[in-house]
Amino acid sequence: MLDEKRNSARGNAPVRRLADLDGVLTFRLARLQNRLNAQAAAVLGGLGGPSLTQWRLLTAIHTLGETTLSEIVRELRFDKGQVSRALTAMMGRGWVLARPDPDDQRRQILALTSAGITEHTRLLGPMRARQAALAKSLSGPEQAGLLAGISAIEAALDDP
Amino acid sequence: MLDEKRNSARGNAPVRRLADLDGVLTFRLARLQNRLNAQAAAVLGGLGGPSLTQWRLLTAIHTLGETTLSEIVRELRFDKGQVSRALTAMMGRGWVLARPDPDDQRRQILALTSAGITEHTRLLGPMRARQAALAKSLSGPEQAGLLAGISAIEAALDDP
DNA sequence: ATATGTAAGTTGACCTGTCAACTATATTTG
DNA sequence: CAAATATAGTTGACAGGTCAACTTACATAT
Repeated sequence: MLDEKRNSARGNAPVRRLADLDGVLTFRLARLQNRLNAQAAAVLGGLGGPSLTQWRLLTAIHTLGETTLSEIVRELRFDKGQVSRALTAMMGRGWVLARPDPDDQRRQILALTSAGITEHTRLLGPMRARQAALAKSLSGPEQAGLLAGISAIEAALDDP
Repeated sequence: MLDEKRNSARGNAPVRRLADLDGVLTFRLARLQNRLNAQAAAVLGGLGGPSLTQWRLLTAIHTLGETTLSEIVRELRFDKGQVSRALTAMMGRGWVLARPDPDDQRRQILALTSAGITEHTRLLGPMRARQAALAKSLSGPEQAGLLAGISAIEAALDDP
């Protein structure tokens, strides 16, 4: 199709396809990530829900129970400015409540409100369905291998 | 450390750690991706080089030989506005040359200039070294499993 | 031949993420 | 305890990514 035209136009130079790039792990990851994010954002958008970042924060707070901004930053490796602003927005929506930590006045302890929990629950089904659809395309060993590989790389990043 | 304080402050509620989130594939991928991008950008920055996006475009054009904007968009899943602007910048730096496609006047055929190739070559060593350091932390089967997993997910994204 | 539809690329408006500076509070050390 | 150092969180400035509209050119079907 396109390639024929291109090749003929330039005298049949050998076309090195992106298969070469495919060997390069970080490229593959970047492309995959772009696609997954776009898909997730589309699902959330279709539900009239929050941004992907807000969804992740909703999930993080839900998972961690009570937490603080900097714990989220450490665990998720998000930028603290970004998290600060996103949390402000989420408090504006009534999803998150911050109360001062009596033991450390720099801290605010974050928790989901019941509205936040409701919203999280509402979105969880479709998001899980999406995840399950992806997971289904992998065999058990493939899934395990993928997660193991991710863990190994992250461990390598922790060293130096 | 932190957790003790937090727990005692709120009455030893069980702390569900992010280990729970770790099961969620897309979270793991997102976090990994964040860290890898930050590392790559740091390496490029240290070399006085281009942005990560420009580096990827440099590599893509180098790999594809001659190509077009929309082919890059299709293969890499970048936004075409983003690519258009990045290419303008790279032409300004003299790394990329665009010439009209005689067969299709909408198209511009992109190629690296010799300065572009030089720049790509200069950065390739350190970037490969980084990649090799990461790859070294994985066994052969782990690497293969990781790439297979990525491919399987991308295949699943192609279906629906 | 012309109308209709689709692809390539550019641009502007907007949104999100990133970096650095800053305030306020804790912690550590001499 | 005072001084120095480190951490929590906010903010402003900016770079970068995203979305949609638009122009031009090609393709297809009457």
